[in-house]
Amino acid sequence: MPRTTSMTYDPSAIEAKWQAAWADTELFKAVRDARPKYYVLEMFPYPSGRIHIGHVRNYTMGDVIARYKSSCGFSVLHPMGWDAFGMPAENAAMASGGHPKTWTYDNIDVMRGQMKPLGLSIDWSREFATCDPDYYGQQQALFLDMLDAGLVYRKPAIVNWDPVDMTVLANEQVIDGKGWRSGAEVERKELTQWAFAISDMAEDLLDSLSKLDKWPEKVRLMQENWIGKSRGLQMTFKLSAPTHGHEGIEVYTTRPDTLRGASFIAVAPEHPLAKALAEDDAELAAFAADVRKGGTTEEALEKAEKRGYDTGLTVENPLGGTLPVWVANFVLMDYGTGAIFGCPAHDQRDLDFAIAYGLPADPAFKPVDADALEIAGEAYVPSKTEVVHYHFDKPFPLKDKRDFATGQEAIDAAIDWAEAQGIGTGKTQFRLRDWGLSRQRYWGCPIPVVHCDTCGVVPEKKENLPVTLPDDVTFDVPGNPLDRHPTWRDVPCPKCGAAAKRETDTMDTFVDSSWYFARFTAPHAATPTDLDDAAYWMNVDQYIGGIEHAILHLLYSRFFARAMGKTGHLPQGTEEPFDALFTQGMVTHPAYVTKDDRGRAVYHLPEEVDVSARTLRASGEAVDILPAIKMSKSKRNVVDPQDIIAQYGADTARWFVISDSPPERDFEWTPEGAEAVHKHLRRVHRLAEDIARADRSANTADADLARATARAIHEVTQGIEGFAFNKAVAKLYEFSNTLNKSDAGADARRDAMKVLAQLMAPMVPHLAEELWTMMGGEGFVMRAPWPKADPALLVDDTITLPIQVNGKKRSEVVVAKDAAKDVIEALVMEDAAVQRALNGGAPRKLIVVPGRIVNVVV
RNA sequence: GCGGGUGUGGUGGAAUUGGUAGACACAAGGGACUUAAAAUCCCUCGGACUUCGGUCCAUGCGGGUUCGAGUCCCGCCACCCGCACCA
Repeated sequence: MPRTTSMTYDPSAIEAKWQAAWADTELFKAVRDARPKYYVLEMFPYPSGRIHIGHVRNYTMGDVIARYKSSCGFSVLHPMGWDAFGMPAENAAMASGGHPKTWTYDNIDVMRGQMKPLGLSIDWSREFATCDPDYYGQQQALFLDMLDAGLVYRKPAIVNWDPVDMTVLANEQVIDGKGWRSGAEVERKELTQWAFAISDMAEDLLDSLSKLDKWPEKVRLMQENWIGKSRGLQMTFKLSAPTHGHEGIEVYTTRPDTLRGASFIAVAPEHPLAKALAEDDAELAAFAADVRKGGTTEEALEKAEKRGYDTGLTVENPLGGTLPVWVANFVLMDYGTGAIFGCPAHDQRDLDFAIAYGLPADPAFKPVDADALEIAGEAYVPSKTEVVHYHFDKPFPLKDKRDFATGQEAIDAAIDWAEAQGIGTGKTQFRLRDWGLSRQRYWGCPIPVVHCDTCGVVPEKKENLPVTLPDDVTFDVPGNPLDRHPTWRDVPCPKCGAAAKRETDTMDTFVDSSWYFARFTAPHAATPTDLDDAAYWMNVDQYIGGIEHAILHLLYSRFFARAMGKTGHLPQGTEEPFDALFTQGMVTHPAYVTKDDRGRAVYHLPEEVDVSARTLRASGEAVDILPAIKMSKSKRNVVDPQDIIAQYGADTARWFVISDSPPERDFEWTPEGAEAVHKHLRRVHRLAEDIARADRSANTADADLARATARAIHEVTQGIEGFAFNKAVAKLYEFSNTLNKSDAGADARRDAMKVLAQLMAPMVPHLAEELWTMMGGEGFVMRAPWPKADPALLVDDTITLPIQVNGKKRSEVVVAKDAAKDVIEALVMEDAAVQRALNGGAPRKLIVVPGRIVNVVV
């Protein structure tokens, strides 16, 4: 390419130069000082192998905020770490015979090396990986304190069991109800597992959502529904004849107003009564075993065909008569009492069941305007706020002897009635279950307890932490290597010294990510946190991550912040650790797939595919191209940022990923977009060169440029503050176009370019430093105080009001900013388009909204 | 199945509390410069009709409220995210 100017935009030189300068001055080291602090955090990455554009977008957003806040005078903490435990490392070990530890740390090295050229303002001195013994040892200390505080306990839990490999499977490893390796039909199996008592805090976790006013409404709503508080009725149905030590069946219902329509009782297969009956009923035992087939996800359970087994037992209905007792696969032991009464008329699941087994469907209420309610294939389920007709063929105890009520009023009335009759009590119930944390896997944080035949479960002594993972393990057979590692597993009891066994389960990786934000405030402390550091840096002022974490990760972190407060690891006021939350959209890209000889999908990296020929480059095999979906390692539809940086530089990648789509929405990577961004940055660089060379004696001030500058400052600042980076970028395009066309004097254009450099600095920091220096700016642009817009320049003296006729724009009128209504009216009536529309008549109505619009109704 | 979200030109998107639909870009087409290409610069760019003044249609679909609806309400459709052992 011929050089048309003496200097050209050379990102590789510029970026290396400024990154070195930043590093030399430790510009991003977070320090406690007199400034107000600002803690910005992006959800830390899993070290899957290489960074992809999704990472670039996520960390660029955080970096924009971090650099902006720094320019605004805050002491900024912007750390980075690695969520490093998890299944993929073990899968890689199984596939290629390596070690999860080697695989993980190698990946971290690669990804750190890919991340640093992005020029993120990260304090790398705080970096850690959750698989560092230093980190997970502190996590074990936390666990012991939580155990001591009664926040962790053991309970039975249901897992996916592969009967061929004899191993527990993750939900992800269950495909269409079958184990991913063995292909065997998965069963649900009960194991004793460790659990965090998160449901004890359900009420607080729910109530405190209202304080999170800088969280997206949708996330709060999702958490609210997940916690699922409901007030219902708990009541006991007396068995017609007591059996197996059971006098009755306790049920819980959120719709006691439907009791009149009850036509059966159903209990979960794991219900104590069902288990007792199954002991001497082979047919029931076979049924229970059969419905155990399949995975544990709520989705699988909900979608499964409704199946039941008639026990032949009956219970007394307090409203008269009896109800049959069934064992049903759609009743969950985890929720309520593990037993329900079925009301087919007003619950679709109950109706499906009733139709399958010939049970009646009698309505408890009907629509206000209906004579009767006929139930065919669809249950009648109005919302609880809708008024319906309760008191029709049979009495219903509504207040004031009314006939009509909303569902909620009727529920309350039914609970009052049941309590008065002594047949049940009102009870608040949460959908939220305790958090089972045990995993039967190697690559996780060991649970620091020992099982002793005489002492029971004994916590490891704190001075023995960390309980480190052994390195000498193999993955050639299914199951947990810790389980078959005698020298690691067999230890003396910490209490009595007798031969005992370590807990071989490790912790859910969600535990690792539930407190890392607190560890970042003192990453080298000898205790999980340092209270002084935590008091200074907490809370996270701005947390940024994917919407896919809207429920579990965020809820678990909120729980951990409370638990750490209770165990003295966090100061007061950190119960809600994330002041503001932003959920960014995903980066999407087409996916490329072929089928293996068993018909299963095999995904391929974009660089392995000849897209135009739709074939694999290596083999020529035909490839299916799926439309753009979330970039993910499993789908291999990832773009390598390294290639982009090599071609265009980091600033181009950074600018592009936040430029077009709103940050909360998905973003599709396209090669053209990157090219166009690069051209623009080159244009700005060239413009700066022109200005730097311009004759400084020709020095005319320019009011238009000053106004444009003020508006740019105002709107870019608003865009960054409001997480509308795409709008801030659009404004920067506009401002640089204006500056490019401006014929103002050199000093005026130089001042404007300095402001442009400052406004661009959060997005394209390297180029901004370069522009700043070219314009004679002193020090780092990032250290220059954020520019302020002169308010006087933001308001215009005159405004253009659109004139509508019958709601459609027909003309416009220029008026003084504060013109009186009657002045505007007079001008409007003179307008040619208005006169044409009126055709000599008078308007039916004239609407003048000052400062906005005029509408003439004819 | 349940919970949450999204839908605007060929494309990504913009549009304070209901007030000019399409800012800013991408792609495309035309032109300038050049021996040529690249680069750069300029112009056009939702659709239909037009007497070139404009007129009508148009924000997933169908209704409604309003002087005025992309925005509010009701009913659909399509796609996406989550569903507790993927991270």
